Amino acid sequence: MTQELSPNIQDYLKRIYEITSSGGKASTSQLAETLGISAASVTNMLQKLSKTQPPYVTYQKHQGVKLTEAGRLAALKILRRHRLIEHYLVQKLGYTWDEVHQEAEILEHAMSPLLESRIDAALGYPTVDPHGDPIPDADLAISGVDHIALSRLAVGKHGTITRVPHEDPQVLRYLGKCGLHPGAQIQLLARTPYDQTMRVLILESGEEVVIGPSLGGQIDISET
Amino acid sequence: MTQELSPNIQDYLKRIYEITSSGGKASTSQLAETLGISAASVTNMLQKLSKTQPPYVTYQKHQGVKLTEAGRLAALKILRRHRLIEHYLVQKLGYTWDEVHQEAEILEHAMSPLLESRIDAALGYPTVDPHGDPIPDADLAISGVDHIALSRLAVGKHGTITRVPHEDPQVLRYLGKCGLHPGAQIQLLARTPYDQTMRVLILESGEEVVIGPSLGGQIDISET
DNA sequence: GGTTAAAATTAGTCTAACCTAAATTAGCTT
DNA sequence: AAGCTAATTTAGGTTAGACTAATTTTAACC
Ligand SMILES: [Mn+2]
Ligand SMILES: [Mn+2]
Ligand SMILES: [Mn+2]
Ligand SMILES: [Mn+2]
Repeated sequence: MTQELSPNIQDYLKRIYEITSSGGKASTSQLAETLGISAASVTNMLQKLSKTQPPYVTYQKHQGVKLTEAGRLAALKILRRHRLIEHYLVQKLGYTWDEVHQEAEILEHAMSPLLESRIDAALGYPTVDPHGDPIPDADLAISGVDHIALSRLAVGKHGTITRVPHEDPQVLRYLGKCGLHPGAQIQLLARTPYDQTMRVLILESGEEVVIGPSLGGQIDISET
Repeated sequence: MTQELSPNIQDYLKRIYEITSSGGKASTSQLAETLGISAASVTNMLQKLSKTQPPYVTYQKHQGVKLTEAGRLAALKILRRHRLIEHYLVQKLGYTWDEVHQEAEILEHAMSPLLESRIDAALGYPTVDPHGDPIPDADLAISGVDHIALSRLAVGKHGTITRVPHEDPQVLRYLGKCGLHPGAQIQLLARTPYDQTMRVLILESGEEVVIGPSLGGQIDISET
């Protein structure tokens, strides 16, 4: 447990954390799909991660995995680095928010504790990354924000965007162009019954955007 | 040649460059020693690097290796990243010059072309790293400074330090404490005949330091 | 309760990079 | 010229982490 985990294992644990953070287990096929690795390889790795001392996941055949406490801490450690890097690249090196995820996916594995703390300090100990995701603090405590998916907001209600999906650069460029970034005030104007498409008013610009249900499910709002 | 080389290979090429930059070839045992890898493994890798398309080294059994042009460019690319990172950590994140080599040894492999150019710009396109080593420019052109080793300076002569050894943190902390950094003005007061130990006057502080011949051989001076 | 499709696992390979032990070669000394 | 030693190479093996193909299990449906 003391020695560094391999970059591959770090990515597995991080992904399991992301999949299970809203409850439940991570399945072999979910991991295979999102990590871009064959299901057979994932099974292999999950069995290995469940047999380490201490184990990082609890694994039962055909039942998917959950993180153990050791696994959760390892995942939060790398998640903290990932999000600090994203924030740093935007704040200090002029990156746009669609460029940072890919960079952070690599750099997170090359970051020493010293670099982590220097970057944290240089940013003034930030609590959220450019996409609105919370950054675990140095003790790996993570703030649970209470939010609701845009797709569940009642029609007519006002809200503030707290979080957007962070992986797909195309989506991020689109959202950025619309002004749909964390902190933006919006009002849900309408939701069509048939396909659940939403019309959203962006208060700052007065413009109206159309958001489909799958994207709307990945955007978080705090009601106001 | 287009695809990225592995971190291991990058380190091999960088080390071959460093060893051969003052002419000659790099031997298996030199590489094994300085990379901390067994000689058998080094032989293996050298044979592999000589059989790629294009080859990165010219290898003849028992004769050591030299870099090909492709190998030289690959080495300079990673050396540029290494030195940019070192400079950035010192300038922007408050690192001391003895802490940066180890960090850069890892980060150099995780640096994208975009990050490289952003850091380069943020630093104002620097030409030397914290230890006085030249940073290849974006086209991998590297400036050949004319310098002489401190151990070859004539007694009584004045000079400016241009470069110090960069790997050993202990040595660097000692040099830093003495004020022996690139740019420092010195005068060589004496060299004992028997063991070639040197007495060096640091003009800025007026203090005197004793430098042994092996360290003196790794410190470069431009005569003034 | 049996059929079936999807999901997961097992079995068998592969590559990159390392290792140790054994064999060979180069280069120096007598 | 032969012998010795240090350097190098070869041979054989390991580990991490991936792959494909074949098999097994689950879960849903009739
Ligand atoms: Mn990653
Ligand atoms: Mn993010
Ligand atoms: Mn390196
Ligand atoms: Mn340096």
